[in-house]
Amino acid sequence: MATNIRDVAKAAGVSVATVSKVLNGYTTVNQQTKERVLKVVKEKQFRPNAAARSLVGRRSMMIGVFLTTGLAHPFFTPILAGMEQSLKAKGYDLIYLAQFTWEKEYSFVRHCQSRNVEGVVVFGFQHSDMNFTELSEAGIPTLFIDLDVDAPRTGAISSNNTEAVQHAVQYLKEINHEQIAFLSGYEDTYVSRCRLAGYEAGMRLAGLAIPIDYVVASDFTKQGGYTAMRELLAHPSRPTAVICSSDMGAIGAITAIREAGLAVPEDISVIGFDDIELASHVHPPLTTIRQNTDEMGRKAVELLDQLINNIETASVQAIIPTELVIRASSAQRG
Amino acid sequence: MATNIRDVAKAAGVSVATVSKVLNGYTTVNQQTKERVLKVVKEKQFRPNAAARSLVGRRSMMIGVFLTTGLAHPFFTPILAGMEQSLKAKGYDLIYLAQFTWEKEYSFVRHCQSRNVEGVVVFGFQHSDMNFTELSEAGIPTLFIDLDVDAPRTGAISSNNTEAVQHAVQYLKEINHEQIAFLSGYEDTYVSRCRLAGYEAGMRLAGLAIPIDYVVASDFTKQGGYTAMRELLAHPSRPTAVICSSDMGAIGAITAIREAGLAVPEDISVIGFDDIELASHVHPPLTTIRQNTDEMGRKAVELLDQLINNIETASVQAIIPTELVIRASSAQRG
DNA sequence: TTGAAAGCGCTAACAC
DNA sequence: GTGTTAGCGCTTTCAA
Repeated sequence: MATNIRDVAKAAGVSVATVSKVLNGYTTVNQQTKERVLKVVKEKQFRPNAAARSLVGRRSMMIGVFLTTGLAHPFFTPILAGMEQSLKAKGYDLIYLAQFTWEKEYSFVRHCQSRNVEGVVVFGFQHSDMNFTELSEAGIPTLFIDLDVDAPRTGAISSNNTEAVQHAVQYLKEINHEQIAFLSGYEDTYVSRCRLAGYEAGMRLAGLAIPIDYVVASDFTKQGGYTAMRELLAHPSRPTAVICSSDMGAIGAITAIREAGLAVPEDISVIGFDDIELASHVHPPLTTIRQNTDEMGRKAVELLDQLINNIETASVQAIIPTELVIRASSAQRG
Repeated sequence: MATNIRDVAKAAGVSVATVSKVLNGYTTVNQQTKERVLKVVKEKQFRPNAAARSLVGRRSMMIGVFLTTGLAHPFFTPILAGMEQSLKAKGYDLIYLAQFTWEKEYSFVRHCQSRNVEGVVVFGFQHSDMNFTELSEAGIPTLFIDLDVDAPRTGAISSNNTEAVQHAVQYLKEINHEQIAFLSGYEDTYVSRCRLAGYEAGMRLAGLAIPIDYVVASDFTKQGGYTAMRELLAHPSRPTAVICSSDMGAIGAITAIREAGLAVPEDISVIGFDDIELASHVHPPLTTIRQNTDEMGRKAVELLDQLINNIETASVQAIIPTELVIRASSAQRG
């Protein structure tokens, strides 16, 4: 059996209350006593039982995560990894609520409550059947990544999607492209809307027209990019450059372009979004908009922690800068 | 405040003990009473407090995970995803012990104990400074992935690494290769040893000699594969095929081959290991040994669950079959 | 500055 | 079949 606070108290010749106070950083403990207790704690390698702590109504030091996309998503996983360091710094462990479902019965809110989760990070796509506000309504601080949910005591993190795409358009214009098309992501997704807005703004600023059907709705998958690109290839005025809402989409697009007997970037330049690991390894290496996943993860935990600790904090957000990484899938025109 | 068992008891007109019995599937409860209780439970969406449950010495329904490589490893993440379904089926949540360190002070064993984790899955590489047996010595059921740790009440899962590589050699022999080299992984790694053994056995069975320096020690990274391949390219009798211990290594090897003015697979065939997502997307698409990550994950939870529930179970293991996926980085010789 | 004791929500003896 | 109650390990009043 592992040692408990009573063992420590006994060994240190004090009461359990005193040990508890030392452990919780109360200043009303005599320096000598404190040292004696800490010595025993160290000797016995004592760690207070988390369940008991959490039961007595204090902190559980657990943050829940929920991914609408499953655990192995190529873009979200690095964010998870980015969370690691600030998790460590703040002392939280991460709990992946596998039982989490969006069904009404056995609701995820209840599940979070039963686990005494202090806060939740939700990664995801917008889906009409997911009631994202339930969590914050239940008083559980929630941080959304790539989601714009309007609720109090909530945080949000995303990249500067709009500016990023706008900047990509500008880059293409600078290397002489004028017929620039856009492969959009899931239409009802927050990031898709931002990226599309960035495309439109960028084209306007560059003084370029957007021909009808130059924006093709797609999803974030390779297959989706492939299908959308085929549509675009049939366009009467074929684009010389395409900006995609994801790297996977860009890879699909490149496949379609090749199949049509055209070359990337000679005939069509392709720009992706995310800079997932794959991006630099495909052929040609993808010019893409890199999201700073590490920073997103770190910031997510920080903001969530803020939400947890400052009751008065109404709502927080962060926009993380991106970076256009120029590789070989885009080239000067003419 | 969330409802507790007392509220439910009151609403159902029974005692808390009865509610508890219903919730825990005791059969000594009157059918009528049971239904009445369940109705209230459903109405109130009651979920028992996990901390209280775990405190009273019953189950915490939490499985800990520890990755020696960090959260975003391209091979381990899919295994994590594979765990998801059986986690759900068995009712466990997953806790990622971010506070986990291998330092003696504040030991990870203590951390697991303080969290009342029922079992732990360890993913990883062999490292001499990691005392993997501590967990099982402390009585915590532990399941190792890709690790061979000799300890009681422990489980192990890995692919059939030896046979897999042996099979790959045989395949190369069938397509006329005779000068087959091997890029090994970290030398002190269990899977590396297995794969190397498979190479040696395969060569022997194929009646092929292994020239000196045909086995190059490397790691599982792209850079490692690149460096090792450069050594191999300088070999007096240049190989016509190389089997690598990882896909990332294979990608690095291909880079080195190209830099030397040679082509894959025309001059040298390259085979990887893992079939990470990248493998099918690089150029040329990688012939590789696919590990069934999904099955590994599912099986991991199942075995761990077995370890947790059957005290008498001494030790369990599973070898998961692999599959040689033939793509374009390997070709018939001559 | 310290300690005694109540109680967090639950399970499991044990009594009825 | 059902209820009463002790107690899991901890924090936190409150009294000394």
